[in-house]
Amino acid sequence: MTGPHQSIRVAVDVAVLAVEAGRLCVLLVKVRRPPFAGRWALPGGLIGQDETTTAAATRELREKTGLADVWLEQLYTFSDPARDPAGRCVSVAHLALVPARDARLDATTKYAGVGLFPVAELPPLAFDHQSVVATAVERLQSKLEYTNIASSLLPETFGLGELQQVYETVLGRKLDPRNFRKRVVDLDLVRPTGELRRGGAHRPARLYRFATRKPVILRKLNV
Amino acid sequence: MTGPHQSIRVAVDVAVLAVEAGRLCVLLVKVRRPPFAGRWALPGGLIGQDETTTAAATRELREKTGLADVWLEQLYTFSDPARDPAGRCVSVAHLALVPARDARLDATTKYAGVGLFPVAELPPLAFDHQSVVATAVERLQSKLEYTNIASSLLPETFGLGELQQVYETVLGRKLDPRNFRKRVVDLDLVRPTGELRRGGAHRPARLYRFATRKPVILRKLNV
DNA sequence: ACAAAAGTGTTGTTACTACACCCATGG
DNA sequence: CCATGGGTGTAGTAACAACACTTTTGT
Repeated sequence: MTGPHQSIRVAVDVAVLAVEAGRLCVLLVKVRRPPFAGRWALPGGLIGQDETTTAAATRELREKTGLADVWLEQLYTFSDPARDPAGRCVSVAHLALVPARDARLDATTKYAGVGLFPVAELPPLAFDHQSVVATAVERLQSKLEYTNIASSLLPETFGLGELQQVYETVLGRKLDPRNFRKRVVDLDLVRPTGELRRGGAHRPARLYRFATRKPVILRKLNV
Repeated sequence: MTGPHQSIRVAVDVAVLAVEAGRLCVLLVKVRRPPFAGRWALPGGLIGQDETTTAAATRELREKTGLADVWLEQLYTFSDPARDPAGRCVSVAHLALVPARDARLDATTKYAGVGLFPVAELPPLAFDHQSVVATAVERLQSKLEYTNIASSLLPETFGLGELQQVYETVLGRKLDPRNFRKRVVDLDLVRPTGELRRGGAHRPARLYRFATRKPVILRKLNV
């Protein structure tokens, strides 16, 4: 309904977040073509003519980084007319979460020009990708508090220490271990597997798994 | 990066919600052109070549319904390739909130083919607008519980009874008046103006206004 | 005087916060 | 035997849920 013909490209970008060694990281790829050649950017690209944005995000992620079967949700649509100097392009940003191990193995080792960067020390990014990362981090922080989304950041089984470290890293503050452990088991977020972790130089940790890895809303609401 | 050239239109749609007479309603406009001529739909249209989606949503809302200066935020981007039978069109849906009075006066009286419909009894809608309305209602319900977003659904001043009715209508359940009143004043969500409402056939209500109408996050988090 | 909405307090229960020490293992 | 991370309980406090009657006005 707005006058003449539109000429707008539609793209997707994916902010893949992972917690590695107590740092919240994002997966970046090196841009090959101008005007941002050489810079780091989120993996992404134009959507196909018969593809939803989520399908395009999944496809781009696999093509550019090898990652598949990851948690992925739509984040926000960025539409500043100046966001791409090469011409008008609206981008539907997505948030993806992976266990740090997967990010390392599948992406950064086998693919050239792919790296995991701490969000606290990002290099200059192409386009408006710095805003996208900021939005992704906010979304993760808020969902961590009322969903079981942390299951996407951890391997199948894990110790409660690892779980707590994920929470502390994402939220950016220390948590009390007694209270933390009480909560996550009382809320039935995680359940013990009965196994112990062998091999550490310390007391072995009991292993846990998430009650479910499907998305779940946890906390009761009020008003 | 996906082969040949894209040909995708980019549109916005706006779900304007209001609470009227204890019912949650959405503003719809009658579609003029095929393939959905005669059906009801959300106000919306193609975005301009140099316009953000939010600017386009604001503009479309004013053009189609006369509403201006309303609370408006991006909701979700709908990209099913089959959502528009007339050809590929990605739509960035927005959520808008207005006091019921404004919806009635500015929109439905002065503009032909505009109506306020209870979301519980919608007529058949064009495109995927039924999903858009459902998404909008969910977003409103969840934000009502931890923000001051209700300020956008009420006039400048109001009685606590009206405020409670807005909450009950949106959330779809009854609330206890003693607890409700305690909360909203203790949390400094609303403050008494000192005025009374004159003219009802009953005991006059003390009037309140929101502590601020700017977006605010209310509840403290935990973990 | 009656109808209709406004307004108000207390109590039991639950959830949260704060806090310090012992345990099991590998080296 | 020591270094390292794993693991545990309690008590004070704050927030929440449940509950019924009186007040003020217009007609």
